Amino acid sequence: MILARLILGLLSLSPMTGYDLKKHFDSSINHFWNADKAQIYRTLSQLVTSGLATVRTVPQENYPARQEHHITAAGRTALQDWLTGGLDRQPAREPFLGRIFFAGGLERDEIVALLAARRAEAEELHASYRTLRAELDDAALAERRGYLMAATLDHGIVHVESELSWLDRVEGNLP
Amino acid sequence: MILARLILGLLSLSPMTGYDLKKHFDSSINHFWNADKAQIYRTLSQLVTSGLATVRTVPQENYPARQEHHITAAGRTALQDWLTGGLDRQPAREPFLGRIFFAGGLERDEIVALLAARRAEAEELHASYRTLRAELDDAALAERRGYLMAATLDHGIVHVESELSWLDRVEGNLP
DNA sequence: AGGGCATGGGCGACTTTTCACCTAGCAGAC
DNA sequence: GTCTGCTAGGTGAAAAGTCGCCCATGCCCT
Repeated sequence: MILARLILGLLSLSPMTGYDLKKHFDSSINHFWNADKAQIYRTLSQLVTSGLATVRTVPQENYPARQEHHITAAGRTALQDWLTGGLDRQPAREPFLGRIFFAGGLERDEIVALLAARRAEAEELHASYRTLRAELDDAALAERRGYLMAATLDHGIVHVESELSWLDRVEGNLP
Repeated sequence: MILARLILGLLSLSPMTGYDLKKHFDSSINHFWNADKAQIYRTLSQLVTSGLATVRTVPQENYPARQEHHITAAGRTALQDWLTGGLDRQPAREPFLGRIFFAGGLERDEIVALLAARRAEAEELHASYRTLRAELDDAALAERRGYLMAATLDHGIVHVESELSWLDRVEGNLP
């Protein structure tokens, strides 16, 4: 399961609670993956029962105790194995293209509206990615780890830009 | 469910069996969606029970009888509603970027290998898309329906190309 | 005579994912 | 005073999707 690997990856950076993980998914990971709260907690307990992580309860003042999850040596090995293992090519899933594929029966202006809606989404995404990118620390980018994390954001940017240029072409030549 | 819409879309072009649908998913739809055989059959019976499609058993010589599924008027309405309805923006899911994000701990040559593997995949995909694209009929492209179907393939091509240029950059600047 | 392959349809078990709901304390706004 | 939101950690149920297996026929190849 990919989610288990991603969580293991985050735990390898520092111990975290399910709550912390959710916040990371919503911020730094969000441009290439996201996960439901329930799923995170369930996967976390799976990691513990399979020996890839351990829990430590840390009491806090004025707040509920933190169930801090720590990666184990076995967990680090599993993570390493995943990182260096063969690529699992997953099938493409673009629901929007499903609409385009079957949009031949629509009126011309309905198709134009569909493309415009997609453009609005893409432009919004583009702006948010660029903002995130601009906030990155230059010093961190010089290091391999920071460079690679930024590269995943760049991936998003490059792809949104190609989406926009595709939209230009499709709109421009629509018969 | 998106799968139900896509099946409805295919049935709107012509009546089909589950088997026919699977073949369409594996060929023309494959570049933006795919579905499991079991899932197709299940969704098909859902469509029938919800009145969006009907079944007609067509006996054949030397072959098992075809369970031909026909779209109903209600099915066409549902399809239309989906096509013109608001976009359902789905979260990004790129397992490969998960690896890149956590690849900071790897040796430099392991990272290079990871990127090279991705490049090989992308190049293979690119070649297959270009082949498919070259086989398209020029006459069909002039019509709106054919133009839009081709556009979904172009989408795949544009995105694979941007993937390759991203790989160039990441490999070239890797600290 | 046997094996593989294409046509056609399907079941059962499983995992993954989503959705809604629940607990509980504390802070700040209205 | 109540209401929203944040901290924290869940549960239960349903939907969606995957995996392995099953049935039948008939063709071609060796």
